[in-house]
Amino acid sequence: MAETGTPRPTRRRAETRSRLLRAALEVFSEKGFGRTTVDDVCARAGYTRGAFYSNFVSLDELFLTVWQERSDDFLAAAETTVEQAGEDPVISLEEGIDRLLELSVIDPSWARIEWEFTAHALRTPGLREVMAAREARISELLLSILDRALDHVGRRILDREAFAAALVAVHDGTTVQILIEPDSAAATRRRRDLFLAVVNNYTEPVSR
Amino acid sequence: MAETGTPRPTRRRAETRSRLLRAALEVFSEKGFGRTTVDDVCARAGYTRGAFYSNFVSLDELFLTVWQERSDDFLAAAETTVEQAGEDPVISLEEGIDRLLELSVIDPSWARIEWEFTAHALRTPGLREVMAAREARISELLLSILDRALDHVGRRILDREAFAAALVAVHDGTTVQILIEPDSAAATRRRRDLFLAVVNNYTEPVSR
DNA sequence: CACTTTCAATACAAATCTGTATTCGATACA
DNA sequence: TGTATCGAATACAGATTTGTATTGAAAGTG
Repeated sequence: MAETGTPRPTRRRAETRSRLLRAALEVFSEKGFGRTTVDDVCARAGYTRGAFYSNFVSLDELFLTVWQERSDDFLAAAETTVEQAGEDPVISLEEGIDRLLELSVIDPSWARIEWEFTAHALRTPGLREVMAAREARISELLLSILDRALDHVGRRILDREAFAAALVAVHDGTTVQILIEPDSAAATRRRRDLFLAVVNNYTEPVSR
Repeated sequence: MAETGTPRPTRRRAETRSRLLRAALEVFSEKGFGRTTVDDVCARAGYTRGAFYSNFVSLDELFLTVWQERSDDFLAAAETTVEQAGEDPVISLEEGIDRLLELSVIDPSWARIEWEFTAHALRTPGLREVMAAREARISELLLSILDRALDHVGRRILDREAFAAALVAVHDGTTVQILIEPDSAAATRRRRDLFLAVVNNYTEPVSR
């Protein structure tokens, strides 16, 4: 919950932290966030629990760290995708959506973990707010990227807040469906269509 | 997971089961599904663990029983709402959506529990399939109700499968947002708008 | 009322996880 | 290289949960 008092990032500490983070991701994937214990993570990383408590306050804090990294990576990838698309003058809306969706769908393992953590956060006092704040920040960044992306296809957003919220909702809702019904190409297709519908409804063509 | 061998529903057993179910709902609400123990439920209901194991195989089975009941209730309520609307000749699409949404939004406590159980089911082998099957059955029933509802407002569904999936996705996705950001009238309004957009995109007006 | 069946109560038998305090080898630095 | 700091390893001190087997009191039953 509370961040650690940011200990100095010495060489040794950085190594330990990064190993713990990687180990945690593995264990979360295998056992789920809720069933992962501090010791699981340490054992996987080759440390004892002492190392953990000397680097993180709790598994919650560790998760938030991982989440931060992943969000950054995703946004960076989205930005790159949009920039590349900018060089391609004849890109359709459908194609653009597909390209962006490819970036986020890939990891069902992580999707499950996020779902679990959300469930946890909804019951943990300070945590709900932290989640809300981070999601808001991510939405903001995403919107600025989408502005440019939509510009390529000649559209612009009507109500930014509403658009961002709708995208997140559709993203979350369809992700579970794909998790529940894996290997269903239909689910993936429907997801694409739903995103398309949302974009059409929350943006308008701009004449040039 | 596996249902109990359906013991004869004697008067005594029925009483015990129903008390356990009610107690479970309370405890799930307070502690969350994942952190509820068999003993919590029994203590709340005024029994010992023996009573539980003599009526259910596991908490999973108990949850599924509760879920079944709630789904039935929801669908029945939806049906009633639609029938009542049928007597009102001048109902708008917006109003119809609002009326139906009122039925499902009301219970954030249950929404959280469902979310938690879904997280659990996604990692529990046989359970994922059970969830998928039940959701499919619910979707089917819901569609038949929506057929009639849409008829009142002069529309009809284009692709039934896709429409049902989109509704469920939007329902799930917006529900979390409301949970994360409680007391946000904005979130509720946006939810309504998104549903409206989906209905408009997945149905078409029918001339009469 | 016997007499049978049912079912909740007990007894039984284990297996972990958390967080803090202390310690001593490993670094960093001058 | 000597010395101070840092940080991971240990030691410590508790608190619960699960599922099965057995059993005796309460319902059923005729």
